[in-house]
Order: sequence, then structure tokens, then C-alpha cells
Amino acid sequence: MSTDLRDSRPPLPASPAAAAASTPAAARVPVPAATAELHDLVIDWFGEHARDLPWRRPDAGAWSVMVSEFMLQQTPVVRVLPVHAEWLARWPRPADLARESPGEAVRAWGRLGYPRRALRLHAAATAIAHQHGGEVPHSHSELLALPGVGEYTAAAVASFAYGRRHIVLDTNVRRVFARLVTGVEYPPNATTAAERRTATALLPADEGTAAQWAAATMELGALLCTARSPQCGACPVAARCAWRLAGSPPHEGPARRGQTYAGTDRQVRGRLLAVLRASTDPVPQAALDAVWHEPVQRARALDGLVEDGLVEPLADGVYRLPA
DNA sequence: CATCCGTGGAT
DNA sequence: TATCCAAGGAT
Repeated sequence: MSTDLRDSRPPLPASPAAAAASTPAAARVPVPAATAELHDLVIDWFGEHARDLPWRRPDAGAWSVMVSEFMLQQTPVVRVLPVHAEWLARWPRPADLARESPGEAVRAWGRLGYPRRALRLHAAATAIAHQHGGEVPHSHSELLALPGVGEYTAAAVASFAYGRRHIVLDTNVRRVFARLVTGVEYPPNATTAAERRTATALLPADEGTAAQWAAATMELGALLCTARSPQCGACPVAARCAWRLAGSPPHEGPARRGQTYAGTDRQVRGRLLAVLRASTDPVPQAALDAVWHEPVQRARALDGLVEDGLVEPLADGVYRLPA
């Protein structure tokens, strides 16, 4: 919203030159002002164009936010929407999920992918129910201690659910900063210390503004500053985007290798688990054998699922989702 | 730090 | 058809 006009925030966004040069007052003054403008531009844009997502509505609690964050880890919004609604209706509070078997969480996960997330979310709900009085923790460190919650998710829940001030570095925000600040098309493969410094430098001092900034930059990356075809014409900060000002140079260096999927253990695991999800009764070995012809890989995949706790072997070659 | 872990839509 | 990519985390 309105930005505090006093420049009480830390200096420096971009220009390494400006930062390096031990410039006296004159060169430092414009920076915080420009940063405050940046906040306003992106946050105002967000106010106009933000999607009306269930976990963003005023009545959405921290649990709704947390469930959405788990589901959105590497899965697009459109596929998350219906499953998220089912989960919140069925398990309105963490304790409700905690009372279920892990297998039911895996089943209700459906085809969102990476089903270990369902297991971890169930484990997180159990920890919340038993160790946090049933309430999703507020602090970043407590969130981080939950299974399936890493640096990003802890910051996202603290920021989106509780309005706390954190750098929130997901793939969208990292891409926005790579372009806007660093002037390159894509961020590094893994989050770097330099990215954290950039995000910290740009983080609004005011807590509420910081939370809006986090959501707004993420939305900007999701809707306009996309990986494939950025819509710079509609971008509120295109005029000061370092990448654009540099002529939108293409990504340098090796293309990030896409993970081939066909024929991998992941595909086999997916098929095996699909059979188990579809059946409320334990499944005989023969039904699992039918999904993949190669016996060695098939056995390895099944062993992996058991190892991960996604599948429970019963006696005499029968399997089911974990009770 | 590199790999592994699902799934499906868009280009 | 092949590749890319989507609100990452754990090891």
C-alpha cells in the first residue's frame, strides 16, 4: 500500500558500481527512494491484477496457506486448486489430517505428483497437532523444523499466513530479481548467497509492506515475468528492468538439462502408486507386476516406495498404502 | 552441490 | 514429437 516516505530502509538495490564506490551522501540518497517506488509499483500492480486464489482470501487460515504451499511445490496452480479444496473441506484443521492414516493423505493427493509431499504434510500436521497445540507455528524456525518445510516454504507461510517479514525466494521471485536487478534472463540453478543479499536489500522495512512485496513479486513472476515469454509490455517495472535495459540478452551458459521421464524409476513408481491409490483393498503382487514389464526395475521401484513409506508390504506378497 | 522425486499442459 | 517448466525438499 502506501509506503513510508521516510527512508528508514536499508540502502542499495542494484548497481554494484554504486555500492562499491564509497560515494558520500549524494549518490546514496536516490537509492532508497527508488526502492520505495519499486515497492509501490509492484504492490499497486498486485492490487489490480492478483488472482483470487482460495488460500489468499481473507478467511483463509494458516493451515490453508500451508496446504497450498506443499501442493504448489513444483505443481501448477490450476492442478492444485481442486485438490486443495478437497483437502480443506475434508481436513479443516491440522489435527483432522493428523487423525487420518498417512495412506489416506497419499490417496487424496491424487495425481499432483511427488507424493512424498503428502506424507510430509501428514507428518507436519501430526507435529502441529501434538507439539504446537494444533496451530500452525508463526516463527520461521519452528516452521523450518517441520517435515517437508524448507527455506522457501517456511518464509512463505510466515509471510502469507502471518504477515511476517521474510525474504521469499521461490522460482518466480528469483527470476524477477535475476531480470530486474541482475540483468540476466534466468537465475542460477540453485539459490545463492548473492540472491539472498539482493532479496534482503530490496525487502521493505515495514513488516506488512514486506509481506505484500513478497506476494506481489511472486505474482509478477507467475503472471508476467514468466520463464518462456515474459509480457514486458504489461510489466509495471519494465522501465527500470536491468535485463530489458541491457537489450534482453539471452541466457548464457549451458541449458539446464531437462529430466527425461519416460523409462525412469519415477515413471514406474508413479504407475505402481496409481494402482495402490485406486484400491481401498490391499493389492496383490500380480496387479503391480502388470504395470511394468522389466522385473528388475519394477522391483527396485517398489522397494523404493516401501523405503519411502509410501507403500506398506503385508504378508504373502500383498501391498497397500500405509495405514 | 548434484540428484532424485511425478505429472501434465504448453510450445 | 521432444523439450520445457511448474509457489521445492531431502540427501
